[in-house]
Amino acid sequence: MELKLNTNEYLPLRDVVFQALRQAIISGEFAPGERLMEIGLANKLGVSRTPVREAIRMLELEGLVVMIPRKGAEVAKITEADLKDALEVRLALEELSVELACERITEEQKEKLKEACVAFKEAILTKHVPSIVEGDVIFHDIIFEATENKKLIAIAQNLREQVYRYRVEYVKDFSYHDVLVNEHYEITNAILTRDKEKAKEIMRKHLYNQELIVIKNIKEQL
Amino acid sequence: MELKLNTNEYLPLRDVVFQALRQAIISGEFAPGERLMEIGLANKLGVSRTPVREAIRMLELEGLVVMIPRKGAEVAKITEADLKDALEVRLALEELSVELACERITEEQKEKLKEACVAFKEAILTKHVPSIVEGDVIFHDIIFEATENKKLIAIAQNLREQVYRYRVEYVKDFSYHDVLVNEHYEITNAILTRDKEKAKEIMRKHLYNQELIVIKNIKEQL
DNA sequence: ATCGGTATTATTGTATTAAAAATCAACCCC
DNA sequence: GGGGTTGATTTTTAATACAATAATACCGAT
Repeated sequence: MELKLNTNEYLPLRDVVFQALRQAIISGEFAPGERLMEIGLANKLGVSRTPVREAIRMLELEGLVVMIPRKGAEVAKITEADLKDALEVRLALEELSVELACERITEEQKEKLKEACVAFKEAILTKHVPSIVEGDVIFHDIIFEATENKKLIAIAQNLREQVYRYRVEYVKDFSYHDVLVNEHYEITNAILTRDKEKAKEIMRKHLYNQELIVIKNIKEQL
Repeated sequence: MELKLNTNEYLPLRDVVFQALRQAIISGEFAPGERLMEIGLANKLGVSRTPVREAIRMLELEGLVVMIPRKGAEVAKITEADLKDALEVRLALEELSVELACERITEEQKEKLKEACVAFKEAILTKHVPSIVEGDVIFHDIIFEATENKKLIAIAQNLREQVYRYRVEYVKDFSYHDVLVNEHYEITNAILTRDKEKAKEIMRKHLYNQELIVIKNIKEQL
């Protein structure tokens, strides 16, 4: 008998719409500044305006769209200042993360971290940008998971979303690739030996370099 | 001629509802775990269900309510683990804040900080708990403002909201009042002289004490 | 030709209605 | 009396209808 049936692989429509729109924004399908009109989106997605509106409310609070009263929603255009702000906070949170990870990482997570390190090195060798980004994300996510702090994980993921579109740029700068791999290994070793200060120091350097590149690229995009 | 006229002291109903509900939750008017039913809220506030629904979507993303699909919304009940998580992140962000404030604080903000210090001392003397809380919030807000980092300010305020209900408890413990006042003065002095390390150190101590008290009180509330 | 104003249209904001699902209680059958 | 089933009620979910507002196009006058 397999009639336990589908409770609950059920998702409210608003969440489906929310995820679809978020993905579209993050992936650049919707350009920054582009207007998001309810009827159009509703038709495109085959739903009514109500779930679209609710999804937009959520995106608004996530900072991915901005609302202009009686005008509508548009995709948030991130300014250089916004990006600097986000990166500044992110740096602090990643530092906190490695510190907590040093204290709390489990044996299982240690293994995953080592594997992620290797996977990232291999992704770099392929020079395939999406794979590299993916590998980097996984590596950092394992560290976040190791903190056992749900709030921290949620905030960090939100921050990452905000800058995701621009983050890709730094990966394209191949000259830094070896440095990145090395830093990942150094961070991993520091965490495995639970050396907090070392881990924080390398993480700071690791992210600071990236920030410089991202910000440089943003300036050029203006 | 003052005919620049009133665009825009206009707020969509959803935002009015959002703020009303948020205030009600934070102030404890709605207890944790209490169900929030659309019709009831709509009637109470004199609006239709649509803006209520949109407001609930926003509260959901803020973490003040949790949705149970096809069941409805209820006020988030914060667990001890949630609180610890939030306080942990908050500590890191307040540390970042004093550090940035040391770098960026303006002369005008310096004056406001000094005033807030004095005001807090006077609030303590009154032994009037809401005033003390208010004074403390203002003090920390000035530091956040001085960072010039909008993202940081937004995240910090959200975090504060989450724990606000429980934060009051530590203020009721009168034995710590003198310590609190002193720490505010020390933090202020460190910022005024732009002594980053000192400022961070005191802030860490300042918040760590509070955390212990808050967590202790939470445990008793179970 | 351009400025000003009015009318039209497109789009958001709000309310209402209809449908699906969950809860709860009464009821029947065993 | 107990367990399960059915049915009514409540509540969410989604769609649609209506109202208000802002943008735009058009027209006339100067």
